[in-house]
Amino acid sequence: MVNDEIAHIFNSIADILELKNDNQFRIRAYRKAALVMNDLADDADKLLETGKLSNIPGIGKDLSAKIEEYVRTGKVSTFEELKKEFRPGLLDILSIPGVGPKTSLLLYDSYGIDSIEKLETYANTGRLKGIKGIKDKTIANILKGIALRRSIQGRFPLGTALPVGEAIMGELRGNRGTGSIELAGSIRRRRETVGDIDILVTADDPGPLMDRFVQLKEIERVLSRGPTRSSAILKNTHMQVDVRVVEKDSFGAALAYFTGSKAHNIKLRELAIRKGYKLNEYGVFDTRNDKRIAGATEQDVYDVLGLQWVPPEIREDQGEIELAIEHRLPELIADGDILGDVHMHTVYSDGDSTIGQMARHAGSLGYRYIAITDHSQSLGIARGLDPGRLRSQMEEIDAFNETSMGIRVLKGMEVDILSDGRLDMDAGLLDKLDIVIGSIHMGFKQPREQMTGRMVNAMKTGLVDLIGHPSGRIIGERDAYEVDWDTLFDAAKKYRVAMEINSFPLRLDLTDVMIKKARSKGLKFMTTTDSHDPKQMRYMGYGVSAARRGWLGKHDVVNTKDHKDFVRWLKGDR
DNA sequence: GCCGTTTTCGGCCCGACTGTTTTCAGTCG
Repeated sequence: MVNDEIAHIFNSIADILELKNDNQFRIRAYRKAALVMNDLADDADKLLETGKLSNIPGIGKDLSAKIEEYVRTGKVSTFEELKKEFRPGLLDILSIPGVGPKTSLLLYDSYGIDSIEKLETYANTGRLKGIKGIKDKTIANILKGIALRRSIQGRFPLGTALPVGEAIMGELRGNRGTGSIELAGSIRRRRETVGDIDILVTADDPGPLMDRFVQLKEIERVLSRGPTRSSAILKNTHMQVDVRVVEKDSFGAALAYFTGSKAHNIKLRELAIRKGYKLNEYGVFDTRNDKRIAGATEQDVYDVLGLQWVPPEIREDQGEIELAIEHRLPELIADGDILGDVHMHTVYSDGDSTIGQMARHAGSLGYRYIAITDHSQSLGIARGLDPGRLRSQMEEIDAFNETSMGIRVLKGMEVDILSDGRLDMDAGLLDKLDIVIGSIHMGFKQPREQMTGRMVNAMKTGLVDLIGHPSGRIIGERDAYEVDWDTLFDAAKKYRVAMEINSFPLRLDLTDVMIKKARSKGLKFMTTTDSHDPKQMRYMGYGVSAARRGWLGKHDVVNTKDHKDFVRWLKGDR
């Protein structure tokens, strides 16, 4: 939380410095620092205690002092001073898409416009026309921007954006003359939320392709339509889609460029300059004669820069470039590596399908085994199982396995970790199960120490194999529990308990950042779907993407083992 | 404001689209 607050302050400082027309590199430093703060695994106050704050790239002496000031006093005096120079509403106006610092200031200087409401009134009543450089189109754009800002509340979950992006790609593929086509941007990097959908395409004749795009039925409004770039807003979600047409010889360079991240790209360009090249979205060029020496594929681009190709999921300037220079990037886990989905629910609790239906569907997806892990009795709302019903379920699974020739079904339970840290099921019965997932579904608001102690207690029992959705966060709905992650991860290491990577698109829990932290402590993971319905098993890819973003290899994830070795691991060979 | 196998000073990524311009500034990604 504290990191988010600091990131927000740094971004606001950058906004104000833009209004002041300050040094652009200073502004960039604040923006970069905001990004860095958002991606940090540890809270700033903790880093401060251990003196590690100034080791973080992008945080120098000055900014670490500002962070320290915020942690100590809850304020950053530089920010407080800067705020006095502008009315707060100016930052709101700056947040309207299409309205930048120059226009914001112009509006304020001309008519004292210092709120979105005021701006809207002036625009609607034609009173902006007197301002130099503002005519009908600009006024219309300002009004569109205001509407857009109101309709778009920030970013969209990957689980919403990715299927939409793939559907639009499918439509564009249908256009005659469409060559290569790929999603770029943060969707391709599989960030948990994305701001917009970027599609990159080669085409013999861009005109008809752009026509087809702007006429798609999913589109509510076209923002721009050029020969190489068009943008539109989709109906319902109000997501923005950008389509860019590039030449074949530039496709790889463009893909790299528009995939980002920005920080990764800047490092690439710096590398290029050092080698006497120039890198842009058209290719890598030799600065002596301006000749293109790479660009058709990403592989070519990375090659001429002397780098190993970097998987999009880890292009975040978090050390991947340094390793790529040495050709020492880790081999990341892939979708096909997962051999069993080991967290799912049936009609016994809050699922909507039978054990057999879940098992058969999993079999059709190519899995070798699954685990049935229904809720325990405290979760009344989910019809959690008491000991008697759990025993019946175990018998049914035994019977299924006797008749089934293919997929194996493991007996399990997602047992609640009660508010005091006890497990919500008899120890004797849990001991008979193949796999026990310990999860928290109540008492979310306990203070950090209590929450951490509760989870550690559960691990101490020796009955729990996996901590389910360890942070409890739900994207856009619920923050993570207050947990001391270092203590939790250290205990998990000690008691040899794995961490779940829950693939449910709104959970993605653990998060990529925490996965990376847990991995650095040597923890093991299981990537699961928590399916309540066979169709939800398709979400596994989201969890695998999170694992890749957390730099996990196949060996870090236990359910990449075959059935025999997976069971052996569960029985204690860890 | 950050950063350093050329540097503790002087660099810091680059181009498309729009609108109002008549050669360009502003905004965005």
